Amino acid sequence: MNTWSLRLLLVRSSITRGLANMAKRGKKKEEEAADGQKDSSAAPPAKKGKKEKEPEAPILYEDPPDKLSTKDGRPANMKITSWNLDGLRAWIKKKGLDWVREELPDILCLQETKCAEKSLPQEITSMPEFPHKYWAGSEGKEGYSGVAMLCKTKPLNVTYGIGKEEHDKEGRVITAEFPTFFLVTAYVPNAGRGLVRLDYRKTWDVDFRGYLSELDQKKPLVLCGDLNVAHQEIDLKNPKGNRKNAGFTAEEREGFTQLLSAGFVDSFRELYPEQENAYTFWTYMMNSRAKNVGWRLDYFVLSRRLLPSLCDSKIRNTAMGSDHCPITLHIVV
Amino acid sequence: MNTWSLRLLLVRSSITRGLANMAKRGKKKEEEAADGQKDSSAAPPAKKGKKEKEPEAPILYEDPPDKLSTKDGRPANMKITSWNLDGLRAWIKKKGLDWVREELPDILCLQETKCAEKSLPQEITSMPEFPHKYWAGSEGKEGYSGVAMLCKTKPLNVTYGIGKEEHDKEGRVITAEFPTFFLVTAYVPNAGRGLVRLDYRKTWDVDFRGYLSELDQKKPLVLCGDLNVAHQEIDLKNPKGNRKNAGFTAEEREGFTQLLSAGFVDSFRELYPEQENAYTFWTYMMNSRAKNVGWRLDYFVLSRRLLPSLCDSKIRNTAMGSDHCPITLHIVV
DNA sequence: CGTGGGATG
DNA sequence: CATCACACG
Repeated sequence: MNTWSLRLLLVRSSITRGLANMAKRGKKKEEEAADGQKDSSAAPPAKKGKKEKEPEAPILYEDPPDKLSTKDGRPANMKITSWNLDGLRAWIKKKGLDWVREELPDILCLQETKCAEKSLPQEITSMPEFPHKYWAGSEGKEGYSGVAMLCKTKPLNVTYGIGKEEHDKEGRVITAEFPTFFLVTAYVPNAGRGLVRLDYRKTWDVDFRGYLSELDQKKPLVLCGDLNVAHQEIDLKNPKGNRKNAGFTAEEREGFTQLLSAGFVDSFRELYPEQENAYTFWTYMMNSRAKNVGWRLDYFVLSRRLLPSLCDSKIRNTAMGSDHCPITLHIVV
Repeated sequence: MNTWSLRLLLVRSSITRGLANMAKRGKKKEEEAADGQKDSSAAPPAKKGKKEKEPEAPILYEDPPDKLSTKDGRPANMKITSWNLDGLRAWIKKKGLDWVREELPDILCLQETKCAEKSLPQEITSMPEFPHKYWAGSEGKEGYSGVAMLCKTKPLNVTYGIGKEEHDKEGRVITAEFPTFFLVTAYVPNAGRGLVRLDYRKTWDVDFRGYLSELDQKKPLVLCGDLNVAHQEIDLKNPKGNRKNAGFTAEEREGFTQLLSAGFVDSFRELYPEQENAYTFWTYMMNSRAKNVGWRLDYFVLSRRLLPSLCDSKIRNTAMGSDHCPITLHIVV
């Protein structure tokens, strides 16, 4: 969509204040605009004689009840939750930890903590539910990126990064080894506004896939986190408008396809192959979450041979505190 | 005070969270510390057997009722209010304009608007009480400095800056000519943490004094605004601790003395020569305003020959919305 | 402690 | 529309 067609759209649809402010700043609305559905809720009474698009009741997604056993009836013995927090400190102020204490997973994986280890709030560093805590922060830029893994039981071993200097300075990956599997949590690099970092992302995708394949040869693995890609059209509300935007370019989608080809499965899509409107991220802009104009960017990806052990892959889209919602995996390990 | 004695002080006095965060960042606490009175309000019950300094009831200042006539009985016909807003947009959100509509001065002078003219909220640009509005913003840095003058009646002429290139890029001075006087509003450059900008301030003081003296030869003038200096010990709570700090260095105080020597008077001090605890600024830190640990940095300075026309010089220290309070002048012009 | 911008998402 | 770091006060 070009600037002019957007401008028309704005004029025609009684823009929201947020969008108006964006427009004022001039650029970078094309990338976001595709996520916004025109919202006439703040519009004056529809003029008679003109076709006005209805406010349209949003199509929500209600995650079904957790299934706690495998197809062949074995009970789940491991519960893993993953959440991109968009800033751990703000998320704590918004009572994110209360939700965690309700969910009570065995392992909690966090992305975009945006917090140096020394600045972590005491509420989380002293959390007795998870005696074993692992933090990775961005080295250069404070308050950027950052992932964490919090565990009830101690892993056999924990490593940081993917073993390539060029990728390992931004606090994006933690790997924990458990007796029967590896758990990898990742915050995959965003391709950026205007796709300025798409090239880097492509090399990341190659190297990260290599890293996972190597691990997978030792033990099966579970990968979770914000993979910063919506794989197929079903995985975001507005595929048409986002083909040129970070998270839905052909390159990023192909990267995910290649990952699956290397012997992994997208657990949610495996269980719910036709499920539409199931998203884990909504831009804060344009009231997208209320309208469920979202993206599925957060995944549990499993070594294919773990599939018989999969019980359920959940999207906790009622949990608030970030622009992402948490996801939870039930599995037998 | 050096770092070590401060550290002791912190340990001994059950620091507040705010101060703790400051300490965490390492430096630049010495400059602020002199403004803080130790606050044990958040402290655990005082340990027996140790001398604990009492929380000490703050010594407040209640501004007396407005005197609306001169000594010789002429009624005031001009009311001018000056306020350092510390960010106009935040100040509007904090209902600063409601206070202005109550006060309803003939002229409203604002400092530290921190807002480019194009970003001004409509609430103030469309304010019918002041049909004549003048704005000066910082050229290079957005959201820095900036002054304004809002008038009920139109001035004969309005100028910006003090006529010296080097001083006139930061939106610090507006001068309005009225039939019988000049009104100058100023946001004088802060000498900065560690006095990094004290040298510049000294040249400013010289040049600004020159500018005012020239004006004063044409018509008497009223200067108002944040002059960023507490003149005498009586003009701040903690003179001892602030001798090396911006706003109370010998150089800045001498600059103000020289200004008065050039034929001007500090209207408030002229009327209330012995009044202690009368301040117009309190740092947001360390709960200083509640404890009235403040500075008098905002002034109405008059050409000496206007003194017979002076009615009152008020400090509106109950008005909230900034770290400065407004001041108001009643005069006959 | 609180305001602004700017980078990033 | 949010997060955070930074500059400035």
